[in-house]
Amino acid sequence: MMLSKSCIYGIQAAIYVSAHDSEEYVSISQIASELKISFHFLTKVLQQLTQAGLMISYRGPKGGVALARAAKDISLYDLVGAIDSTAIFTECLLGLPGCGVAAPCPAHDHWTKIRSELTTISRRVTLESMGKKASELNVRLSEEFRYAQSQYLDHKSAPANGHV
Amino acid sequence: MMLSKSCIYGIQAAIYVSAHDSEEYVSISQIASELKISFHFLTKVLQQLTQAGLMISYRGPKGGVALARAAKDISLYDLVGAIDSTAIFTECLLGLPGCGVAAPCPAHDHWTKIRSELTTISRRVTLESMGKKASELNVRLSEEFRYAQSQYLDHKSAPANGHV
DNA sequence: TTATATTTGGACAAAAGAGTCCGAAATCTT
DNA sequence: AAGATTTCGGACTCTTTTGTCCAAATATAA
Repeated sequence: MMLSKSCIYGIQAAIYVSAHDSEEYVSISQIASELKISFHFLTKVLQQLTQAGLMISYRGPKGGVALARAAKDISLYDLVGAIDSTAIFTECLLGLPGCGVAAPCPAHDHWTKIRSELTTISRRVTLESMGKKASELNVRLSEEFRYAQSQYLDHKSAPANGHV
Repeated sequence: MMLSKSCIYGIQAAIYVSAHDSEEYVSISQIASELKISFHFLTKVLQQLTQAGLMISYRGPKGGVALARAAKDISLYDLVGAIDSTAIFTECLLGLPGCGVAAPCPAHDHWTKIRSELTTISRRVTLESMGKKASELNVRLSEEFRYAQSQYLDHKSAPANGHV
């Protein structure tokens, strides 16, 4: 798998948060419920994002998480780096420890090219660009995702939210 | 990690085999010893490659494995597909099940581009091209790899090989 | 102050990946 | 035919990832 489950959950949650009013905290239980991710597991993933300084959290009623900076300033690269690691952007394909310019591994040249493109694009794709695409199309999230959303709204009616 | 350990071992072993005289089988214990991979583990990985039809195996003295077809006709794509899966070449970045043209996920466009490039290059890079690069440079394998090689030669002197 | 909501962080359980071991089957050599 | 070599395939262990649960800390509301 390209990215770990933790990482995918973290990205999805970050997109979800960025799509919300930045004036309020979004509770982790709400995110988990709508995205159909285990609440307790998501809790740990989001702790990684707050510890990495990408999100801020607030305890107690009306607490939750929020983006630490503007959505346009949080890239896919940041998220992946905070949860998995930046190894995917820097490591040799074959995992050979000494691989480099002096002693390139057999797939070195080709992989270097793909990797740098991967890095460039990951840095360019931000929560804002992903969120924008989402609201424009209104279908950006998979069937399952949307189903989860409707389920949630049925259950809980509009949650009373305060402000930061 | 981009590729599983099994996959990396399989690719390394395949490169090793392709660098040998195609008239003889290479024993798995020899490969494992030179590449410093657990023999028993490599055994299973290479079974996957033979079951996928990329290699052929032969039991008994002077047995081992050999490429099932010419090195130029076995690509990185084949190897990865046989051991990990082709999911990396086809799947959505965020792992959303319904992701596609009708309901693209937020990172869809960008990822599609990288993915198709990854696929193209993986199909184009073959055991031959990787092996060629290796013998040209004579440094293609990492320090560790070469160290393992010298260790092996010290220990065992030239192994007596028969022919297929 | 008391009750409630929410994140934090540690402990634990389950599943998957990585690695080890051993007996059986196939094949060569003597 | 007997013994040695080598792959095959199953069982097992160890580690990492994924997922669950609970008590403690923090904050709001009544």
